[in-house]
Amino acid sequence: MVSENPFAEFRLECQNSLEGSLQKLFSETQITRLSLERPPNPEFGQLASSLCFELAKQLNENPLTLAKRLVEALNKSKFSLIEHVDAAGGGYINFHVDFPKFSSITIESVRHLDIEYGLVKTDKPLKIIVEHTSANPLHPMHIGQARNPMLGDAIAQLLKSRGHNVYRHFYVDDVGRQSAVLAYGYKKLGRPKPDEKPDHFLGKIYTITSCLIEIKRLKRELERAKAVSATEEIPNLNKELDDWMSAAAELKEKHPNLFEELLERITEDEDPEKKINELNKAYEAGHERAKQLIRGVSELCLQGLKQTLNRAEVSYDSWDWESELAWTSRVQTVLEKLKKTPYVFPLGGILEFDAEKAVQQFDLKKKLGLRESYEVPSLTLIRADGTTLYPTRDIAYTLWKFERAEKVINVIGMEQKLAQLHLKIALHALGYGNYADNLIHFAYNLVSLPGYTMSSRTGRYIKFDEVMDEAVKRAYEEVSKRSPQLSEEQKQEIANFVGMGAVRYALVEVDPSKPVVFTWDRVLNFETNSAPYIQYSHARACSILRKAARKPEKPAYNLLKEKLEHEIILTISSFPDIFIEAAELLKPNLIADFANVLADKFNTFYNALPVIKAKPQGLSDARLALVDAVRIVLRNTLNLIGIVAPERM
RNA sequence: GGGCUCGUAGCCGAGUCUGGAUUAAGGCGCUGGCCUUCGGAGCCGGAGACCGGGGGUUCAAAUCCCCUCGAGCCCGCCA
Repeated sequence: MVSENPFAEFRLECQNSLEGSLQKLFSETQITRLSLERPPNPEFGQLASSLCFELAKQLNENPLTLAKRLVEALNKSKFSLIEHVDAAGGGYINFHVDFPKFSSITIESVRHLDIEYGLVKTDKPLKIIVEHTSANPLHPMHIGQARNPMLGDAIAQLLKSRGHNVYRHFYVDDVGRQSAVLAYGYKKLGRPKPDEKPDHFLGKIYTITSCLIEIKRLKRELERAKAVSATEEIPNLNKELDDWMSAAAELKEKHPNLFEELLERITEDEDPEKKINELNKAYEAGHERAKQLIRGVSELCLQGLKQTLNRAEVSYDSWDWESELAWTSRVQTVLEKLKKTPYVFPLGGILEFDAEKAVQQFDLKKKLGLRESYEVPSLTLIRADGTTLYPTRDIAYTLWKFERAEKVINVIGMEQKLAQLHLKIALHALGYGNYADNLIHFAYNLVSLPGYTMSSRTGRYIKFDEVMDEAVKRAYEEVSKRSPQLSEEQKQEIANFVGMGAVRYALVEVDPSKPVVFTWDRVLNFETNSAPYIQYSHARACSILRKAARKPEKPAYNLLKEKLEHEIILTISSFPDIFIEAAELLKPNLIADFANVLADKFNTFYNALPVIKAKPQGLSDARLALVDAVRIVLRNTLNLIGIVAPERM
């Protein structure tokens, strides 16, 4: 017998028999949901029900007595996977699995389904767009941003394995002031050819340019504030200026030549701000010269980003250029439609969207999880110079996405929560409430450096490339130490997947809602609870199978009597459940955690019990099959989170 | 000022959505063993938390509700 979800079979059987018993004795009571939990201790069986506590209250009786009566009334003739049931604790009903049978079904199922084991398909496959990464093509990706592709890729993989049609989209955000800033600085330098990885090269230009311009702007505003004696503004402006000044000092120190050159060239301009705005406007309007410049710079930077992502083995099905959205008048069309709604109004030359009004009109407060007292801020759609803003374009982009998918998942940091809220409200206002319902903001918390938040604008960040380099370097040192006999090529290969695996695991393992402080030893951990540990366990399993050099012909599963063996069997039998939960709730960290638990149990088993030399042969075969099953499950979990499952390392 | 998120041992962190069994995982670090026969990137053991604080709901609360403190983020004609 092969089951795609062995543990669910057991649970179902427990559920049905408990229900039967309940019907027989207390058909009149109203227990709506008889939940079964995993008891804290194997002595209490593999599933337990606490319904007698609730029942006891209703009937005003002792829970334990009720439990005993219910156990008594179970239809034992129908037991297949249940070995026995008892009442224990203060009134728990404990179900014990029939291990010989259950072991056999579990192990055989895993080995039979192999690469598909655990990946239970949904009965409602959807077309889903997962938009992730979408890093601005302005600078290299930093380690804070890297959490995004790691999570996004894992989510896409989970949903795909769940049977959905998944499309991974990268939104290239090349429209807007920031792109114009970079292009401006780049042009000022005479459009130089990069002498290093292009995103690294352009990142410096962007940071310095934007820093210089920001300082110039703030100085001017400060003067203006002083002139009109707007005293309350001055301290804030001063503080902001100080921040930028110290950022400038850091940049000057790090890149003295480039800094000086840009300073000189930018000072030439009377009003750089104005030039940047003009450039931005021209680009959005699709003027040829602006296109050549900005699109050129964006593409150059994107080349670098693609190299980084390739190396991390993250890939995409579509690269969506924001500029093309603007040029094909999609943005204009959406704007026209928005203007016709009662929520959009002009305000001193700009166009404003009254989100609060729309929320009230559609009665969305509760639906969107907002407090009644919370007033949604309004949103500016168009600047005074007629150019659009990012959220405006995002509305058009979202509509574009829903032409291609039924569900859209945006993997974006939680700091963009308000922006994503605005987006949803705008969809409602446009009459696309159903889109809003199928738009999911997968929010994750920030990655910071000890003491401060990473910022690409000020140049204070650690590059993702650096982290990968360092991880692979460290892995190489480890391999050389542990396996000096390997060839150079082999060492390199191992160092690569170990280092990359460690980085990926470190970023996927943590609950996305929790903030992460980046430290090197978080990523360079090669011990328990790391990708290398799991990879090693997988390699170990492979090694045993290799050494055995035989197929488990006659496994005697009834001989698997050790507690350790039972634990492993239970663990692998619950992988399908874990997978379903991870895919439905979008929690890739559950997979990482599960993989670590399994690896842990397997290593304990490995140390305690012989496999190949076990006697009799039937036991040896059964253990061999178990090892094979562990190997398969470990490999499947690693695949899900994008980590190589090596046969040797 | 308003809103969102996080707060579990020296450090990192699972569990919180879906409340359950006086043993609240696991890792690092500290510490005592195994010095390896299927690979030690390993295994076994010890010390260390009552879950930010305070109330409440419940037979049962780290988990739900209220209040409060601390940290981060957002509230821009930036993206």
